[in-house]
Amino acid sequence: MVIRGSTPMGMPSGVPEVVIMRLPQYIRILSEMLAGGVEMVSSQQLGEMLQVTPAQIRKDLSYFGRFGKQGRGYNVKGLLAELKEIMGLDRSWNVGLVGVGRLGRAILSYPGFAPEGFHIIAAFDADPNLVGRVIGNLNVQSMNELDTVVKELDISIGIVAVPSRHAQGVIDRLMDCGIKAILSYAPIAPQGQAGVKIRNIDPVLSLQTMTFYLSSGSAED
Amino acid sequence: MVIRGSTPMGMPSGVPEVVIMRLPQYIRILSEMLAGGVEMVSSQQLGEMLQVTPAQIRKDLSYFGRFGKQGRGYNVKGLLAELKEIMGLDRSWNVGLVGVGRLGRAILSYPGFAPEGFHIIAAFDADPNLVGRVIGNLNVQSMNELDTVVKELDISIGIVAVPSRHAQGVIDRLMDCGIKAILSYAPIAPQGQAGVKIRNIDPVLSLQTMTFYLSSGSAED
DNA sequence: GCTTGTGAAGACCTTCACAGCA
DNA sequence: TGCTGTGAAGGTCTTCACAAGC
Repeated sequence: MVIRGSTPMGMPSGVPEVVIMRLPQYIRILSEMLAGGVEMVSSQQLGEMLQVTPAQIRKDLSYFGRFGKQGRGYNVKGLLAELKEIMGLDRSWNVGLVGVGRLGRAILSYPGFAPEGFHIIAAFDADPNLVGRVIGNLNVQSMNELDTVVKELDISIGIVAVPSRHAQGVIDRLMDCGIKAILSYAPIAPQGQAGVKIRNIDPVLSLQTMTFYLSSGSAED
Repeated sequence: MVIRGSTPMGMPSGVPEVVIMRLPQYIRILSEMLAGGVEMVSSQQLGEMLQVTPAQIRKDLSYFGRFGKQGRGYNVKGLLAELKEIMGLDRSWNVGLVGVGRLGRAILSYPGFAPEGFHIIAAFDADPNLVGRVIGNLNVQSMNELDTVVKELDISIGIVAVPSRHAQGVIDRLMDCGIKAILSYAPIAPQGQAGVKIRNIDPVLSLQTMTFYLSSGSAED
């Protein structure tokens, strides 16, 4: 159901989603290399670090341009900058969190988001006892204020940390506000609208996808 | 059914990994349906709930057997039982946690694992100040005891909740103990051995795979 | 009628292999 | 020499479409 064609702005699309899923991993490795003082890297070397074939890396990059030099490889700093720009990771993103229960608080206190440019700048909860309280430096707001706050603060990403039974409703509310990217921690199969990206964080599901290999005695990788 | 090489026990393997990734989702929906009193379900209905085509569901199931009845669909209870058995989810699994810092404690207090048969029965940490303390009903043990405890308690799954810089080392240690399934919360690209399944929980990476679509103005789903 | 199970077809993604260039 | 970028080939997964059967 993917519509291949041109995109409103001149950006190349029709890039396979699998490619988009890999680029952040390239970015991460390149960042580490840059920090380690590495200047040039070949697709061979990158591939070894990521358990990916060199051809795959070259092909992935070729969707966006020609970043390498024959015989030398890629300039780490340059490629990193290019990839960050392509992925929209050369800027900050404002994030809104829905649900400030135990999980929501853990998310608010997780120090890994901000350094990567993801700033949780608003928190919402349906529980009137929580609304108005300050949690993790944020004033918890009512769900009624969702639409207003999302627009006022230019929030473009939503994180859902509410009980499963409320998750789909919250996701619907977020989409109604024009949110196009949602990270859900609820163990459900979310129904999304076209043009909205939803990713799930679901440790149990992750475990459940491994037990097959444990019980089947399979020798597969 | 394509048999691509036999497995030590009679189990069919050569099942695409994508299929294995989807089955737990089918299981989840079927569980909900069973709880809701639904008796029969068609691939059409299942597909709507999961945003998957009916043909895909039928094909996925056909790797393992013929569970449906023409004209009627699948018996919810029966299919659920079959799928659980196939995936090794009709039993309990013992899990060991490495790292009892903030994240590790959050994992220990997460109530979602046990009901699905994943029991965290041992916790380890490299920090001598933590070893011997009781956290989440578990006596934190030294990394030196890893091998012994894994074997004694029949632990077959490891969860890694240590700082990134130690994650690969911990993963290596777990693999050395014979652990074949690892859930890592560290934001790294883990290097695994053949025959070992590793899944990552990485919210930042998940966010980073969505921003492309936010910034490109793409109309893709 | 309705729905499964499945070969065949098609779409998609990965890998190959080599021309081109530093 | 070494490595990229890329058409072409190959492989894998998805979808189609229909015979079979309730």
